[in-house]
Amino acid sequence: MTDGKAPSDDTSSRDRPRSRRTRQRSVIQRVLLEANRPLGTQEILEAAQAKAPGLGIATVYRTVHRMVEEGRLVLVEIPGEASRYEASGKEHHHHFRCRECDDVFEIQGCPPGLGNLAPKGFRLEDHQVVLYGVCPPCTGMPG
Amino acid sequence: MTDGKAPSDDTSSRDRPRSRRTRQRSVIQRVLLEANRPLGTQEILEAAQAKAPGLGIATVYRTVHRMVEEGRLVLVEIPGEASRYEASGKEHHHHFRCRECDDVFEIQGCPPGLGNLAPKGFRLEDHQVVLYGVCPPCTGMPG
DNA sequence: GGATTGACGATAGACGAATATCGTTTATCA
DNA sequence: TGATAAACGATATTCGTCTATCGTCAATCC
Repeated sequence: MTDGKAPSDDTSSRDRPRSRRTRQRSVIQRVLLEANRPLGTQEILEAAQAKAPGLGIATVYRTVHRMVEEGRLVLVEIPGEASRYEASGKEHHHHFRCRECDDVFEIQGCPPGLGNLAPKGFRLEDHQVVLYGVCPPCTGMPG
Repeated sequence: MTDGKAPSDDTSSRDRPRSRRTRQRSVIQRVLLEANRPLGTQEILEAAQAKAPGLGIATVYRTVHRMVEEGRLVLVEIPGEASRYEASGKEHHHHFRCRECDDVFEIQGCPPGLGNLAPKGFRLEDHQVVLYGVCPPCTGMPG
């Protein structure tokens, strides 16, 4: 055990070395925090490379993991697909997946009556709703 | 439209060689059709091996695929987990995943108002609800 | 500016799920 | 019962996601 440095009662930074502010990291963070929908690692990579050429996939994973640990990012999983990530701190919401472009969008609100779905005896702790269909751009509709 | 052999407008059996009734296949089918919840390939394997020792995982995959193609089985995907399969033909329902035993259960019913969740412009075609919590046995409650 | 060392990019490796291969077994039917 | 080929079990291979490694680069601090 190392004493003489932070007692680490803060879960989000237990004994981690001081983090540095690098171009790559800020770009990735910006991409994620400014996106209004969950992004996959490949999407993040491509978006970030636009502003930080040469940026590698390993850095995407490193940064994303760090942000999740820090509580700034939330893992979003759609059945049968790879992990996506979205900014945390948003209101409770669900997701819509477009079958044309495969993008995932936030859907505000939550169907009422979910709490009554589980039969007696089941302890309901959480839930997830995924809507499937076609997003506005892909239907040819504006915005 | 019944001539010598099917002209194969039937998607579920295009030119497939005559299928044989084997012990392994019947056991796997029974396991799946009698289960009242979606099973993963490993679960299927273990359950089937009880009645057909030596049965291999390849046969599980083969049989499951065949049944899906035949329309007798439906793929059930829980975010972040491997595929499960359940008997088809059931009423519209959703699923509950127990965080203790990791089993997935059928939940009858569907939250109302789901159709209104998607904002204007989104064409809603389908949806999926997954409940998370603890199942009756795992809470210590009787069935 | 120079030392320290966290972060980087490239890429090999791990991992679990699923598929393909292949020699053997066995259901089916004449 | 014997011929045929569907189906089998074992296992190698593929596949996509994600992680580990390592030499180099550069953020940070004095």
